[in-house]
Amino acid sequence: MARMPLAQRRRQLTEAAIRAMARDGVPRTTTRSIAAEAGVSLSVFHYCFDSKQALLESVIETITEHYLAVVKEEIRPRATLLETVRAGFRAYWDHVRAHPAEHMLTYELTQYALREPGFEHLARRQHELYCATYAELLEQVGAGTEFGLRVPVPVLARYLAAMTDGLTLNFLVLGDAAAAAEILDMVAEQVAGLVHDERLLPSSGRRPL
Amino acid sequence: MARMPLAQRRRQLTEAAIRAMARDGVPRTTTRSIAAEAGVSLSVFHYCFDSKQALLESVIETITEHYLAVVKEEIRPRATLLETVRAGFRAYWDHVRAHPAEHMLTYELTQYALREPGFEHLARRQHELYCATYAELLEQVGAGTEFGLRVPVPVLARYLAAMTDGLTLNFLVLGDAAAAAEILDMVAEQVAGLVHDERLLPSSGRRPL
DNA sequence: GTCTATAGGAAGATAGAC
DNA sequence: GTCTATCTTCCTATAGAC
Repeated sequence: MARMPLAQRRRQLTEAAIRAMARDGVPRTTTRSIAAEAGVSLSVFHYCFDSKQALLESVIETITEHYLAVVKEEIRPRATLLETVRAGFRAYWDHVRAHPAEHMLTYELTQYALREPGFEHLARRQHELYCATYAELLEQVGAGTEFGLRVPVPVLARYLAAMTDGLTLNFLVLGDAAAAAEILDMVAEQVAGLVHDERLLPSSGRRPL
Repeated sequence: MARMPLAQRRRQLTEAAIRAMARDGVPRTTTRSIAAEAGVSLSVFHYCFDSKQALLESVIETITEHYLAVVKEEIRPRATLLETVRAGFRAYWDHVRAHPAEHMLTYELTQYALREPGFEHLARRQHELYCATYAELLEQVGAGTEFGLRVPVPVLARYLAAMTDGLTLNFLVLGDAAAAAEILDMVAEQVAGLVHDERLLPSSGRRPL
């Protein structure tokens, strides 16, 4: 086999592991199957990673970064808050529909991390980053169209992170992406309704932005 | 060891399995550890269940039923819709705080079921029951204080199921039950705000019920 | 129904040649 | 750095006596 520097092999094995685990699930993915997916022998695996745990650490970090990069890239401020939130949800949801197995994998990895002694911090970091990303996006949106929120940004961010997470899992179990998208639209309206600016809240009550 | 009819032994093993899996996690729970937890030998296990899969089927069904029974029992209609929803969330959340390991286990079992060929229907059934239970509760609440909702009951029910699921997972990862409870209060207000009855929606916009 | 003992397989990790 | 071969451990499941 072609020789390769250590760092590159590690990346190759990490990505092969992500593919294998997304396809077969975490429990069924063995060091052997990962090595096979990467096209190398088992001992190359152990040359690059001291243990399966060490590889999984790399997998969790890589997939979390990758996931956040996708979300951040897709979201830009629009004309109104409602449109911005809606567009953000749509972009996220398109990604879920296009890559269900990858999202499934993130749940499996979260649980692996929570159960594996010494790995809890990875699961925490993963979810803290979700919250932080939503908070960042909320700030961004707020920066353009000065507005006040009825609830603190961190609270709303955590709500959005948890809600999308739950809805994604719900979809992975039940299917029916359209129904889930409908729910996201409903939530988008609710979130837009949290805006405090009285000029934008006519007494009719609804459809403020 | 004391002799015991088959059905009873099965229950005993199922409950021992739930304890062991809540404590150690699904992947680490072996037929041996389950038999030990139940205080019987390994071959008694295989006398009662053809395979580990067969036991897991029993576990999933049992824990789902148990979980729904708890939720249903705790929820009664109150004076206003807001209070009813809030009290329901509080009861649910108290259960999560008191039994985090059990809730964790439900997530693990969902994923096990999704990954195990032929077990997908168990995961689906689990989540369908969650939705159905919320729908039932919404109908109950609606029966007392005639009201109209801005969104169809099934949509709202699925939203609530997904949202509480996501928030629970979020709490299991990040901790800080108080922050999550705050979010639930916020959502309760939002849900109460979905009531259509104009008499209850003064032009001030908020705090309608 | 319950037991002890073991079959049979697959996993993670290592040894040592190249 | 990469290979083949192997060690060690632990699992599910079965056999057969009581």
